[in-house]
Amino acid sequence: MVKIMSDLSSSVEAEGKSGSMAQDDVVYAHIFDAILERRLPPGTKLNEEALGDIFSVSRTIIRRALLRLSHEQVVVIRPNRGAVVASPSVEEAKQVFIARHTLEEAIIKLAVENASDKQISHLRNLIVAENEATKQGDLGKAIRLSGEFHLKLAEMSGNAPLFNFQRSLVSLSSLIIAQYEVATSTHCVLDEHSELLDAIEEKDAEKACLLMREHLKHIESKLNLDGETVSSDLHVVFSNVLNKK
Amino acid sequence: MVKIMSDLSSSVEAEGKSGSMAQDDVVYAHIFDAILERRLPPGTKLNEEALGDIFSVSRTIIRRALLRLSHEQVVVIRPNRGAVVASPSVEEAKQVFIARHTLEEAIIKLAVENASDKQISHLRNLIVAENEATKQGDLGKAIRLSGEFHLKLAEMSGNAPLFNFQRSLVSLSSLIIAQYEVATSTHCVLDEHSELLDAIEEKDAEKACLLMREHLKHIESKLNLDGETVSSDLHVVFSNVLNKK
DNA sequence: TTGTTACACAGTGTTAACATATTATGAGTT
DNA sequence: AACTCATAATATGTTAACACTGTGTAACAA
Repeated sequence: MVKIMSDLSSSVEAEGKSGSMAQDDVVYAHIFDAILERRLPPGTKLNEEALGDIFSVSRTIIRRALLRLSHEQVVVIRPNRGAVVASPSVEEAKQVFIARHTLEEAIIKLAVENASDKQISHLRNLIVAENEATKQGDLGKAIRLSGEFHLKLAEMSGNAPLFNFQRSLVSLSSLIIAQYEVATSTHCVLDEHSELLDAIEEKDAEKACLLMREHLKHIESKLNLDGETVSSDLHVVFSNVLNKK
Repeated sequence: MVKIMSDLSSSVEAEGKSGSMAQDDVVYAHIFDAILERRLPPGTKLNEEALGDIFSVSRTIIRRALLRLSHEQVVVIRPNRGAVVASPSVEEAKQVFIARHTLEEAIIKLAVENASDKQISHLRNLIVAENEATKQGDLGKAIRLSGEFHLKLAEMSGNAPLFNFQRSLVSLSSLIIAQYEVATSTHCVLDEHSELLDAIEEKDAEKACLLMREHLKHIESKLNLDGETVSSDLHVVFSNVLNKK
């Protein structure tokens, strides 16, 4: 077996397991999760000093975390003007989903070959957790756990580069969903994850690929990426006002 | 048209064009190119202070550049022990090429749709330059230019995420070639690039994909990824010892 | 000679202060 | 009242000094 993946869970909950998590990683994980759970919505300014106070570290540490997030395109650093949570344009959103179609399919095929029973049962637990989060109305957590599902899928592929790319894409997808999702009927997605996992367990690559394609299309179909493309930040922010009249 | 790609040419030569290239990017590009051209072979220690002296900047700038390189997996940062040029294991090398097969195919399909005449002629120039570098025996430059060809291909796809992933993969491939290539008969590759570009210009996606698959297989076949590893990586060198028990 | 331990050196990790750029404020003018 | 320009406040960019960790060397003991 291979032990390639960097052992940094995207969830902060798993923090103290090895005990020796660097300040860097803690800060990174906290901000990352906050973004994925939409506690830090797209466009939010990320003040270095404020974050430093919150985590009781110097700006240097914050800067490193922000730099890393910017490499994953989750945060945008504008020279001399600080960092903000990325707010992908419609065009970027479409590109992300095109890239995901490519990656996820490759990942599925590898995962079918390499998936261990332990990994599969872990994914089942994730689905349950996601299900509960949705029931409790914690949409932010549900989105993050859904992303984690896809990320663990990539880990099952056993391919480190694909895993890294998937992390970036999943993060961006969460941002995109946060910005562009219209309906909030996310329940169907859960079953899709379940069926997908079944297909993988049965080692039916073709079926799993098909389900994944449909799953992605389904997610994309719930986004408002076609209509009025004039969505700078303000249009998104005040979409409720516009809808009222 | 879209203007998504960050306008940082991987080649340092194009430096002063916009005039406002940050210190960061200059240092990054220089180290990056040096690694791709094998002036900094895998395993080389990258001393922060020494690099700072060379580029006349403080360690902070160097650290940022190294951090960025480590995010692209081209450099490995070991806590408290500094940064070294990555030396991919055989297993990692294989994974990189699997990932490349996936990405390149997707890129080709998009490039066939989106390629402009200007971009194609630019790629023709790259091929010529690569040809000359090979003739002059500058193997390092040839490898870098070859990588640039594949990267420009990704740029033609018009898909920013795929472009970013490709950069990481191309860099890693250069390292892998530096470590594992046995024969030095790289001439054939040039024709392959040429034929590939022809197929794209003719908008023959199927043919282009086929050529790309063969091209990658060809590159991989010249690597010594199966048998006796003559690597400086101790884990690789002594893998037989571990397997014995 | 071999193995151990203590010490010195070198290099990385972190912090805090300073320099510079951007943004906000407010007075003065039209 | 609206606009412009100067100035203050805020935040980021950069540097240099200090703290800490890891490595190498040399003295000492077996």
